[in-house]
Amino acid sequence: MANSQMPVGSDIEIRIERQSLHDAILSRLRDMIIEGHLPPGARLNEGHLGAQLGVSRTPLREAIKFLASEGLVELVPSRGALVKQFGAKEVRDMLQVISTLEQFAGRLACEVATAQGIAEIRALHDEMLACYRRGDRLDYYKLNQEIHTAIVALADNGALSEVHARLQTRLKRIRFIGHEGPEKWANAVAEHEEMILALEARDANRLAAILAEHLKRAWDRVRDGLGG
Amino acid sequence: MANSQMPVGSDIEIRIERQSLHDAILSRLRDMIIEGHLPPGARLNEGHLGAQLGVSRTPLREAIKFLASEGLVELVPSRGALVKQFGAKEVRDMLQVISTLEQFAGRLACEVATAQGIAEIRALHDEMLACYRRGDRLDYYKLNQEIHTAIVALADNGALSEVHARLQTRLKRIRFIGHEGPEKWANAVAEHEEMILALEARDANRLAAILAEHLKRAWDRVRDGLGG
DNA sequence: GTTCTGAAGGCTGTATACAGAATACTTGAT
DNA sequence: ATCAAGTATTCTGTATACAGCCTTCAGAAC
Repeated sequence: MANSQMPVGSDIEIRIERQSLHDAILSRLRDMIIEGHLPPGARLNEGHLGAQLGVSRTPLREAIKFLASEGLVELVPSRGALVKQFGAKEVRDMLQVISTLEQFAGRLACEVATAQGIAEIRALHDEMLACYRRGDRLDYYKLNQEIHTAIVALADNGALSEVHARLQTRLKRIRFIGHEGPEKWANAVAEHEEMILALEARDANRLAAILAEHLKRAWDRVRDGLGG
Repeated sequence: MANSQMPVGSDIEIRIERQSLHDAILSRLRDMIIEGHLPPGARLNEGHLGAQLGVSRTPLREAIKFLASEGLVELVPSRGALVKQFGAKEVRDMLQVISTLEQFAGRLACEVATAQGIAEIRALHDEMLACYRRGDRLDYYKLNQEIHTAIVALADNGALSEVHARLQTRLKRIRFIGHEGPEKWANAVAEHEEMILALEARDANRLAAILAEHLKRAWDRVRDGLGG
């Protein structure tokens, strides 16, 4: 029991070097949750996780507390932390709030965005289109999220970006699962195209309407995936 | 089946005492920050704070990490935690987001709220009026916040409530300072009255408009206080 | 007088140790 | 065979210990 000093195969210690250990553990845990390596409802065993990551329990526990405040993890007294699981209603709730936030962000963005900022989003969009054409779902999703995040960032409202990012993080795991068929995927891409056009025209009402519709369809897709 | 498991003594005392240390420290720190006992920009000395609260550094640090994720505290590598300070823009940003969220909540509430839920808000409002009449600013503010929180709760959207609460917590410290004159106070009370009426009539558009106006005036009051 | 350097002290970051609770397991009884 | 009770083990919660970094202050050089 006493000679388990050396942790085995911890790929984290190489990457840490610069980033504070706290942040490194945080990213790692987030990834593990999002990618489903730590499934919803799973218990986070501190000893086990610590050994796996090559860190002691102290900084690990601090990272877990951080994630708990972030809403990715649930703290149960005397029983540690569980990966939070979301039901259909909770997912719908989150998407509704995200939709509200993005509509607001879109309106603000049409007012205050710089031409360069809009151009950068167009660039992301083009990149995403390339992923779509070559059927690269993973990078497509990543860029999709980046675009939504970037639109929110254009609004130049720190609180808005932060709150949006928090909700989006929680949904990453869900959307990760959602695989829609080719025709729905094409629709989503078309919506994105309209979105960019509205932004470039700085048409706030149209952009807000498209964003609302886009998020509504996202919910439909997720709901189908959750069977309800 | 298990009477012998329940502690027989005063379970209230035990429960309060048994509130996990984590939560206890958390509440304590939040209060200290909100009430200005830990002023913005102040450094949180772990040894000192731990001694003051009568706990060791370990759970204290965990609570600090939690607050960091909550946005009340800022983590500086190798230098510990500072109480986050907000400039005028950041406050405006937060109020804009809160306004957006409350408008959405108001619309939802008009749809899904139960008559009982609305009645409870009316009760809170009456109580707040009593505070206003007797010039009890502290309890007035508390009930004011409670009413806004309750309206959001009526919308029955967990993510919405949570995000709203998070932003509201950060502003507590700011609003705590804001002391407006008698006429502005009277206006705020009048707005609240209209708000309740719109809710009781389930007039979503009117409620949203009033909430938007109410939050806009809140910003005006705060801005005056910050000299911007 | 000013500035650079170095040592000392304090504080944070991480690890380890210990105590209490929860869970799992074993054993005995019905 | 099933259930219950008691024990053993595992795991969390908290405290303490130690190492490294940051800050500060004193002293020397310019």
